[in-house]
Amino acid sequence: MKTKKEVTIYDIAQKLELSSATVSRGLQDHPAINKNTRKRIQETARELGYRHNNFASNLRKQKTNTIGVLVHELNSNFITSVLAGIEKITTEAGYDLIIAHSSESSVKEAANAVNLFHKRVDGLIASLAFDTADLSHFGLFEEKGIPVIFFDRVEEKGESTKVIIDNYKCGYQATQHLIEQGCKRIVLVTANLKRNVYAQRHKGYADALYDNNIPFHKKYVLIKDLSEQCGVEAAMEILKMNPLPDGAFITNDFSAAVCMQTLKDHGVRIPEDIAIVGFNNDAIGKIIEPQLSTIDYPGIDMGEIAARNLINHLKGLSNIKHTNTIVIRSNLIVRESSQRKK
Amino acid sequence: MKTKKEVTIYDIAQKLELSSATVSRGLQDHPAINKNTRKRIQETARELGYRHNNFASNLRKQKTNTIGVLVHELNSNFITSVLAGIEKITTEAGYDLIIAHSSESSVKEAANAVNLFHKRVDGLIASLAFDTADLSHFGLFEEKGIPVIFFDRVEEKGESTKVIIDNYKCGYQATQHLIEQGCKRIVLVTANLKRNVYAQRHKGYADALYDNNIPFHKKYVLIKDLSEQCGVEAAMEILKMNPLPDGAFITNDFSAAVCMQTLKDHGVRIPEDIAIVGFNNDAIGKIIEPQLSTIDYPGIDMGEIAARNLINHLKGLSNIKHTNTIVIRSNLIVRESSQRKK
DNA sequence: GATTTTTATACAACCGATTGCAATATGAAA
DNA sequence: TTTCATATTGCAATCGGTTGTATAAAAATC
Repeated sequence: MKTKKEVTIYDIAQKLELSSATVSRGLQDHPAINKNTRKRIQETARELGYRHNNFASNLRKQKTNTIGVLVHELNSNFITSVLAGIEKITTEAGYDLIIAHSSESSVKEAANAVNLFHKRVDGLIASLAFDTADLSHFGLFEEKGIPVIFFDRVEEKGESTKVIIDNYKCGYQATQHLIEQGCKRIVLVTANLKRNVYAQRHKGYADALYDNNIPFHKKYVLIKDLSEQCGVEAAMEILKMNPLPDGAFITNDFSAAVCMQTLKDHGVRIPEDIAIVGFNNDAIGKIIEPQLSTIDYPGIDMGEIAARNLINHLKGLSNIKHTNTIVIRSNLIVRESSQRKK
Repeated sequence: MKTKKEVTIYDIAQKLELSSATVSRGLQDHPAINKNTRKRIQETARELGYRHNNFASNLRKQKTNTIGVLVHELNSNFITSVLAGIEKITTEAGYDLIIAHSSESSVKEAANAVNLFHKRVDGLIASLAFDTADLSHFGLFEEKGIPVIFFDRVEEKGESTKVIIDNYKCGYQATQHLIEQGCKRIVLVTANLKRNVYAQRHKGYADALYDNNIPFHKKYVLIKDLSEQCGVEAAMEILKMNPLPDGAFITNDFSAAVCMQTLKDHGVRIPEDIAIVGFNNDAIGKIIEPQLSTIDYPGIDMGEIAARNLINHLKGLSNIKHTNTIVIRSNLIVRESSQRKK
């Protein structure tokens, strides 16, 4: 446990007979310092095993070099990809990450926001919980001028910057596809319509029906929580319907997989009896049988774009106040679960 | 962008006509400070909107209050659970987390270790990459007396503290179960045998065969990377074997699912022709058909235990040097994919 | 009433890097 | 040779808590 003393810029300064100011600047390649001196400083630093002290630096600079990430859950493929994208960019830019998840509770989300605020993150990237309606817990950031970027689950009304996909288009496409496969009684399994992503998908669904002269029935819209259990529940409700629906758009692949499984257990043939489209292009979709049609959207790009915008803003290269909404590409992948016409 | 001035202990001190030292102690409920004064200090702090400055504090205390977590990947259910467990405990104890993943590359793992070292984490929780053989990149931590706890993927020889499951027992149990179902030609699909978890599972497999007088054949052991692709490859290799194997123990549920899928596509009946057991009890196992038998082990407990031990050590409540190995419970879950006898 | 002990608070150094401004040196232009 | 611009480097304050030690006041002991 012989904790060796840490090497500081003062040690380097002493060894080279320079001032600590020069060493500090030299380590950052400050142009005011002679090129040769800079080299000597950096060499000596390496030699002595110097490591930069973020705390001293942050304290002085009044910046934390840390970005907070606030997500609803960590357990989906999609979120993991987004995080990977964020991490890639922030790491390159030398920022640290603090990741917090709210377990789909807006109360916990608010607590996490406050917590990250106290940790003094330089910026925040967030995706809202199902039921977050009021963004007041982000007001703290606003007040202090700390930039916040939302992705995927956002508040549409707000003027904050957001990175999203065109959920309306996705909903429309999925529904249109089912209609083209001959479906007339299409169930929509989705979550809280107050959340933008579900509201938009719902709107796309409804409009596609309308454009094809198919009546919209409220009973075909099942609002769930998109959990494992919900897949079973949705299936049971579908089975009780008479006549049986012939199509289902389930806005989450995992739930869709469970639902499909349950329907099959009850003798329903997929896609002959009911054609199914999921959402997210989770790896699971290719493993189950039949393989699941779904909407693909690139989490990693979403993460990268959100992070890049935030960092450019922090570096003063751009201003997110000028960019309101960034829309990422997305598209329908047709697999067996919905393909009735070759 | 009216960045209001931050409130410091000096502001509180001034308002209450106390010294900053007293305020600092008061905020931490230091017993030397009069109870009444403490209350006044804390009230004023709240009133003024004071937030503690970690950087100043860390700088002075020479502690970061941060724990590093180094994992091979973020994409599995298991790892996510472990992280949830770690997060729960560390958050309770007021520690921050920095999470780094090595993408199964020991080179990147080493780079991450160095990085976390420079970030001055107070402690480290790590699970090794497939091919990490030499732990020298953890030497930095050792030298500085920074505690490191390994979990799941560990180096058995090392004297560092580890939290693991009994992989030998699991391998034995799974194999024994397949034998009891009448399997005689059992394939093992696993990863790099240099990594403890796979070595032990392999040993359990081999011993179970031996104890049941079933010859061990090297050709039945397929070393893969447990990716999606590997499931397909394994299936193709199995299909080429003559006679066809009648059982498979695949040490990862996702790979097992893909493998099973591929086998089914080629007309193999599960479990009638080949009985299959996976590993990890991933959610996927209950969705696929037939449902997958697997080994369940509680990631969340592993995370909690690792974190708790580390924190107790940091707080001086215990010393991890005294605890070498902690073994978590695990057990076989039998589902349809391996059940041939009623 | 004098002395010791306890309680409560203040003083001041410290953690390590950053940065505006001053100072010095060097070289070029006048 | 003097003057001015430019290139380098140093000075010293600053960021905001923490903590060992000193001090003062109050309480307890003899």
